[in-house]
Amino acid sequence: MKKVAPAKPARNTLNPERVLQTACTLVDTHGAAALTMRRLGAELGVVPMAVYNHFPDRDAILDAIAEHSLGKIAARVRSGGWRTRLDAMIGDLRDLAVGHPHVYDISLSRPNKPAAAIMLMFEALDALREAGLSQSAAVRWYHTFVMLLQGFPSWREGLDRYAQGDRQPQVRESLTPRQLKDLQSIHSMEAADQFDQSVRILLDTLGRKRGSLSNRV
Amino acid sequence: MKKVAPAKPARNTLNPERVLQTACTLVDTHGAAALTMRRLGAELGVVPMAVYNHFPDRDAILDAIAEHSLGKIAARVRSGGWRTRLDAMIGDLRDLAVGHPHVYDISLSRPNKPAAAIMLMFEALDALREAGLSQSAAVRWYHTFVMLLQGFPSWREGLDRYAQGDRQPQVRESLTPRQLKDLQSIHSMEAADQFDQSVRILLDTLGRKRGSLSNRV
DNA sequence: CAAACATGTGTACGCTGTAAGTGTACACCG
DNA sequence: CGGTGTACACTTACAGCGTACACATGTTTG
Repeated sequence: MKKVAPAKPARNTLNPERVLQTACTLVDTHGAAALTMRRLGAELGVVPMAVYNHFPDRDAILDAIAEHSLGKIAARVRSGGWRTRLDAMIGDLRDLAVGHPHVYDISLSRPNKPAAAIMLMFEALDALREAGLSQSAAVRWYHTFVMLLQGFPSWREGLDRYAQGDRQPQVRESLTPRQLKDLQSIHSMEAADQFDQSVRILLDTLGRKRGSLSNRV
Repeated sequence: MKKVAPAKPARNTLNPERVLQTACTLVDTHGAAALTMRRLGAELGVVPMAVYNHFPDRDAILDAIAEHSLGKIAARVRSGGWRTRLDAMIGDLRDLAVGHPHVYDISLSRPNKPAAAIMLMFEALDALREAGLSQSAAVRWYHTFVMLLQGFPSWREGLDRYAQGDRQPQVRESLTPRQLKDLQSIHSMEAADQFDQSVRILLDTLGRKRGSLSNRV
C-alpha cells in the first residue's frame, strides 16, 4: 500500500510551524531576550537541541518571526492614491507596534532584512514616487520614515521605564517648577497617539511638497 | 608626615576613570556586545572581578559611558534663537552618531536615562516652546525628534549590512528593473547626509508652523 | 603594632548557544 | 516479512557570559 501523504509526519509532533508559533508567543509576551533555546524546548516539551532539526540556529528563528509578522502586512493588497496606501501600510505597522511591540521591534531591527520588508520597501517607494518625488528624493524620504518607525520601540521603552521608575527623588529637588511640569507632560504621553502624530508630521509635509520639485538638500 | 593627597591612590592603577575610558574605546571600536567583563579585565591587565570594585555591574559601566558622552554635549553652552540652538544640539548629536555610532546607540537607548539626557531634554523643550509651541505640542514634537534620533543607529546598521552582504542572488532574479534601480539607490545613501536631511524635514516643518497655534492632532 | 579598610585574585555557579555523537521509530525495498 | 536508510529526538560536552563569595595583600588609621 502506497502512502499518499508522505512528506514528514515524523514520529513526534515537532515541526517548523509549531516551533515558530511557540517562539512567537514567547517573544511577544516576554521579549526577545526570553527566547532561549532551553526555554523554547521546555515550552515545546522537548529537549533544547531538538529545535536544531528545524532551524539552523537561534537567529534563524528570530528571522522567521520577522518574516512571518511582516509577511502578513506585506501580503495585504492596498489600493487608492499614494497617501491612502501609505496611510494603510503605516497603519498596519502601527497596529503591530502597539499590539505586539516586541515582535515589531524584532521585525524592524533584524540585520538581514526579511523579504517581506523588501517588498514593503518597494511598495512605499512606489507610493512616494506617485506623490511626485524624484527617485533620489523618494529614497531619502523612505529612509526618513524608516528611521522614525525604527525609533519607536526604543522611544516607547524609555517612556515606559520612566513612567514606572519614579526617578531618583534627589534629582527632583534641583528642578525648576517648569521642568517638573515638563516631566509630568512627558510622563502622560500616549504611545499610540505619538506614533500617529509623528508619522503625520512627515506625511503632511510630504503632501505639501507635491508639485514643488524636490531639490537636493 | 601628613599626606595631603589621600583619597584613593590605592596600591594599583585601577580606577573608575581608567575603566570607563577602556570600556569606551572597547565599545566604540567593537560594539556594545564586545564589552565583556573578561575582555575588559584583560584590556586593563587585571582579573575580571577587579572591575567590580569600581562599578557595581556591567550595566553601570554602560550607563557611565552614556552619561559621559552625552554629558560632553549637555555641558556646551548654546545661545541664539531657538532654531540655532536646536541645530547646534542636533549637530552635536549628529557628530557623535557619525563618529562613534556604537557609543551613540548606547547613549540614547539606555533604559535608565542618563542625567545628561534629561538636561538636553529640558534644553530642547525650552527651544520648542520658544518656537511658539504650546506645552503639550512641545512635548509631542520633542518625542518625534527623539524617535527619529533613536531610529538612526538601527537604520544605519541595516544599511551597512545591506551594502556589504550582496543579498541573495536568487532574489535579484525576480525583480523588475525599477526595483533593481531602487536597490541601487538605497545602497548609495550617505548616512550622515540622511541624518541631516531627516532632521531638517522636521525642523523646517516646525519653522513653518510658527505663529499658527498648534492644534491637537 | 594591631586592627580596619581597600582592592586585586581565585574559584565556582548558573546561565547562554550550539557542535558532536548516540539511539530509535518510521518508510521503503527485496 | 526482514533488512536498511533516513529523519529526528536525545545526551553529552564545551566555551563563554555575568557575578557571588571567600581569600590575600597592601595601605591607612587608631
